Amino acid sequence: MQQETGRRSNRDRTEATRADLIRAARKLFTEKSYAETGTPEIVAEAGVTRGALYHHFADKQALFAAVVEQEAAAVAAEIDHASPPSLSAREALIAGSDAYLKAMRAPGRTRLLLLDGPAVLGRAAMDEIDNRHGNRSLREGLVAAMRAQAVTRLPAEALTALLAAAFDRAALAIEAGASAADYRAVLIALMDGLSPAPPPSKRPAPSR
Amino acid sequence: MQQETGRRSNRDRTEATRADLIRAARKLFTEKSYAETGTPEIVAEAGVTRGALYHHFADKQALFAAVVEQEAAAVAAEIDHASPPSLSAREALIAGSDAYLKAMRAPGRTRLLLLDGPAVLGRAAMDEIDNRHGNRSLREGLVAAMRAQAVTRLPAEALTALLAAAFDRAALAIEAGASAADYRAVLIALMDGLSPAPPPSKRPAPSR
DNA sequence: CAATAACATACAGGCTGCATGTATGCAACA
DNA sequence: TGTTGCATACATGCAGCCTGTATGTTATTG
Repeated sequence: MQQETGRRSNRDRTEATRADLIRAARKLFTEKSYAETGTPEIVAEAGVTRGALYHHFADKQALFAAVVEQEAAAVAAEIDHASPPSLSAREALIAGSDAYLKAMRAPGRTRLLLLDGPAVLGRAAMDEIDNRHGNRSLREGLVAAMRAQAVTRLPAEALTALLAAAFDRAALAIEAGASAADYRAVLIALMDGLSPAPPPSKRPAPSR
Repeated sequence: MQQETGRRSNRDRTEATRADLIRAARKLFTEKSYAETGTPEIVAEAGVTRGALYHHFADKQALFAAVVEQEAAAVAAEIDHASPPSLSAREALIAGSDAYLKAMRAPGRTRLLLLDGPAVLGRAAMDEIDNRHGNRSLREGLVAAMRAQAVTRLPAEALTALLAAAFDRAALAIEAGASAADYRAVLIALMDGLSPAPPPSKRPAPSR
C-alpha cells in the first residue's frame, strides 16, 4: 500500500509475479519457440529468479500452458468482439472467420497456438482449451446454422473440429506468405458447400 | 561378402548404419515423442555410438527429418497402393481418404507427422515434404475433379492445403477415440459440398 | 510470535554438439 | 601386386547448457 517495493499483500505478490512470468514467457515463446526458450532466459526477462518460476508453476510446460490459455482467450475475445449479434448465420460465420484470421496475425501466435501448443501439450489438451475459448463461438454458430437448416445436419463435434482445423491451416499458410484471398475463398466455399441451398449471392470477397 | 561382421564396403556400412539409426529413431519417436527421446537412447537401440549418429546426421533434428521423410513416403505408398486407377473422381477421393485414415492408424504416426513434425521442422518444411509425397495424390485428384467439373473452380493450392488439414485433424481425433464414422461423414460432406451437383446417391457410409 | 508463503541459491543429473583419436576401406603408384 | 597416403566411418571424452529439486532465507499472516 505504501511505496512500490514496500509492503505488498501475498496475494498481490503472487498475482504480479505470475503475470510477469507469463508476460515474459509469452514474449519469448512467440519470438522464438518453446524448445529454444530456456527458463533462465524467461526469468531474466521477467526480473525474477528460477526459484520463483518453480514456486508458481510445476514445470516449464505448466508455464507454457498458462501462456497458451491466455493467448487462446485473447483470440476468442477478439472474435467475439468483432462479430455483431444480429447477422445471418452465414454472415456470422464469415465474420468470425475473418476475425479469427486477423487475430492470428499477431506475431508468433500461430506457432504458439498451432505448432508448439499441440506438440507440447497434446491435441487433447489443446482441444480442451479451444473448446473452452475459441471453438465455442464456432461450434455454436454452426449448430445455430444447422438448426436454421442453413447447414446440413452433421455431427457437430466432428464438423467443428474439421472446420477449425481448416481455419488453423489457413492461418498458418497466410502467415507463411500465401494469398489470404485464396484461402478465404476456399474457407467460404467449404462452409457454403455445407448448405443445401446455394449461397445468397456471389459478389467477390473483399481482399483482406 | 564373407561373414556378417567381416569386410564390408564403405557404402554398405554407411547405408546399414543410417538405416539402423533411422529405424531405431522411428521406433522411439513413435513410442515417445521427439523431445522425450534422447540421442543416447537412440544409439543404444541402434547398436552404435553417438559418434556414428553425428557422423551421418548434422544433428538430432536432421535425423528426425529423415524419419519423417521416410514415414511420409510410407503413408503415400499405402494410399497409392489402395486406390485403383479407374474410379469416378468422387469415389477416388473417398478411397484416398479412407486409405489415408487407415494408414494414419499406425501407432505414433499421428504424433510423428502431425504434431512433432510441424513443431520441430516447421509447417513450411512439412508442406514441402507433404507435397512431395502425400498431398500430391490429393491435389492431383482434386485438380482432376475440378477439370471434370465435379468440383467448383477454386485455388488448387489452398483447397488442397485446407482439405489436407481436415484429414489430418480427423486422423488425430480418431486416434484420440472419436467416432471414425462421424469424421468420415463430415469429410465426405465437405468434399461433396464442393461439387455444384448433388452427390450421386446417399447410401450410409460403411462404418470402417 | 509461530507458521506459512514467497521467493533465492546451490546442486545433481542428463543431454546436445563438437573436438579429438583410431581403425578401416580405398585408390594410385611403384 | 604390395604399400603408401588419404578419406571415410566411426568411438571417446569434454564443455556448456538446461531442467528440476532441495535447501536456505526473508516477508506475511493469523
